[in-house]
Amino acid sequence: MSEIRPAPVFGGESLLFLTDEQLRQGIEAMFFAYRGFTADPDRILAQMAYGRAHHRAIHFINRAPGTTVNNLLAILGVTKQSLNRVLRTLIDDGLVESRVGTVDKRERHLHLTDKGKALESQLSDAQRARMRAAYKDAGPEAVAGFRKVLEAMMDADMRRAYAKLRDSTS
Amino acid sequence: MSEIRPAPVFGGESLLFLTDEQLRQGIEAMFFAYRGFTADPDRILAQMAYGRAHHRAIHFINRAPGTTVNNLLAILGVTKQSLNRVLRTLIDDGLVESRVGTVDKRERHLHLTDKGKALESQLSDAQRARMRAAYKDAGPEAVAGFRKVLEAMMDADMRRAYAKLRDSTS
DNA sequence: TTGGAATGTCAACAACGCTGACATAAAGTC
DNA sequence: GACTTTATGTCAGCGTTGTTGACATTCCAA
Repeated sequence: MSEIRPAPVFGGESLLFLTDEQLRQGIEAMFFAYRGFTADPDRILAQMAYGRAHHRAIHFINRAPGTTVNNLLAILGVTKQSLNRVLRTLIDDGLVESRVGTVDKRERHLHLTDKGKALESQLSDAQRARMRAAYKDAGPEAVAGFRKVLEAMMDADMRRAYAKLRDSTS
Repeated sequence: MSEIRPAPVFGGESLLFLTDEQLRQGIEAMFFAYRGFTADPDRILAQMAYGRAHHRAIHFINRAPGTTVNNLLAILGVTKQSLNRVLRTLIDDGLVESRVGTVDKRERHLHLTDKGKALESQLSDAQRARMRAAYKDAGPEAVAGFRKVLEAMMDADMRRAYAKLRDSTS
């Protein structure tokens, strides 16, 4: 099943870009690129006792200071037990502060400490440098296409979460 | 450090697409999209005792039948011990066949069995369907940009491995 | 007051990275 | 022919990060 298919053409528009071969290349590009995407932060994190999960938590806490645990859970797409372990170490190490909610005291609002912010900067500087180089290489039109395809690739609920984050700042 | 910078403009060309904010959006898009990218195969794999590492091994063995373990190692970017564990289960379960090399008997040449090919099809059909929908949504120009940025994001050696794979079939 | 939501904690387990150590077989080198 | 290197396999152990299940606490809301 699903061998390389003859390129169907209709309406005058070529659909050559939808062949299995083109899709396979896209899949492999995604795989190799994601490795590059995480490589620089991974190297920094490896020196401390942290991993990618810590990076993600730090990133999104920085992005939405005061966010609740449940909020973060939904964005990261992991279980509370898994996130809890990561948050525990970050709180114990003084990178994240957990404040009991004033309106609803069951909620914990998460903030980065100065130490947490310093690590966040270090990590995202590294990741942005890679991204900036890639963007510069590819040019603005390519970047627009890149963003368009990525958005179309997301699950519907992730697309909503992403759009919300995106529009909250820009 | 690295707050949102004023958009530098020179040579008449806007560099607005290189602001920290734009880069951050790209980073988050990459994160959410990769989740979507792996979601469908992950669901299939979860039903068996397999994970993403098995998928990757199956994918690249299918892609280059008869490849050696060392070859696969370089492409996947993991240690031989890690790959060995994955290959062990795939061989034991009759999805992959390991043939002793004829020229160099130290080498093991890897092939998918019919059972292995069946799973490969199931996995890549699911992943391609997601990819095809995204490509269709975004259109051919966007796809070209997508590929361009991804390629620029890879490490140099991964870009070489990717180009080699890409040009071997297309 | 009872039910449920939000959170935390403990335990166990699985997948998949890693390092280190050691064995074997075959190739290449002196 | 003896020695070294390469390719591979195997065993053991560890760390990160995901999972489920169970249970406690706190507090809001019906």
